[in-house]
Amino acid sequence: MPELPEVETVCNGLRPALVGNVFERVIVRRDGLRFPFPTGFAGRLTGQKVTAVRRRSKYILVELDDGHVLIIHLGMSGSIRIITSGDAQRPGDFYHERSKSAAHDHVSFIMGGGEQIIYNDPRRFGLMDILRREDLAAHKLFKNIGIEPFDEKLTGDFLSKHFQNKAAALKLALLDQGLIAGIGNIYACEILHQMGLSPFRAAKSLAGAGDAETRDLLVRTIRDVLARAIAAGGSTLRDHKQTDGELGYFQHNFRVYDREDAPCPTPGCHGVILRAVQGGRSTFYCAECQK
DNA sequence: AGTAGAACCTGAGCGC
DNA sequence: TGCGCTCAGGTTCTAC
Repeated sequence: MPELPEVETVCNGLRPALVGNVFERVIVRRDGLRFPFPTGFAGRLTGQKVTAVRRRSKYILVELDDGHVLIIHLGMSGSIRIITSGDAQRPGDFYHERSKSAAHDHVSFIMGGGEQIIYNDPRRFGLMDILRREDLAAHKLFKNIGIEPFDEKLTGDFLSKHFQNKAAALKLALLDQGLIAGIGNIYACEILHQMGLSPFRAAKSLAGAGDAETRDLLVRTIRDVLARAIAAGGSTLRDHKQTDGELGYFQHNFRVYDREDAPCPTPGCHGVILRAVQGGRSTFYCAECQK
């Protein structure tokens, strides 16, 4: 579940279970995900109190009492579900999932309040690490991450500066985490369709003085699409009482993503959603109304 | 300096 | 029922 809105939703769900709570027990069921877990991972968390849960780009940052930060990335297929003590069959029972996907429950965090936070990731493209808070910004995971979409410093002028001489396709520029952080393949497609901009046009085609209005609108559209997705709520945490997992609430709001051959939803447009490949990823778009 | 392609890994869906 | 193929919300490394 992993673009900015999903990660934000996960953070919102984690906060009440984590903040002010202590890691009572950490169960690690394999050596690592994309990377090995750091040495002594479980032991370094055990007994630590959580002071805050934040998001940077698509990373979840769990701040600890001792000045360290637990870093969690969901990769392509990671999800988190929270089991409160009321969900256990008997008081004190550890939740036991029988479904096939339980094989991918790689890490469980048992909190002092009885909550169980379960990290599931079939493809294991996710990662976890523990860093000192003051080392975060310079760390290789974060040093090349671009501006947050809701940072007020993201402006039309900012885009003008960074789109200058950028021959890359506009969609790939939106996907570039070093430029703007957190936009993934779904929302890049959605943003460009809502904007009526072709994903294939060069980013620099928007860098000119005459495109100032379009750039401002692009900034607003990026925020609008992401904010609406966040407001719609994530799936995993919200539905954690449903044993059959993700219901994919967002897909109902998709205009183009995974809608190849569907009629274009733009009012008055008679186009059809097409699929192309850019940077090895699927781009969904309407050739009629995206110019 | 950019960019295309592959790699990491598993599961779902489809055609045969 | 099963095989082989393609595709998947991310990131990073290699090769032109």
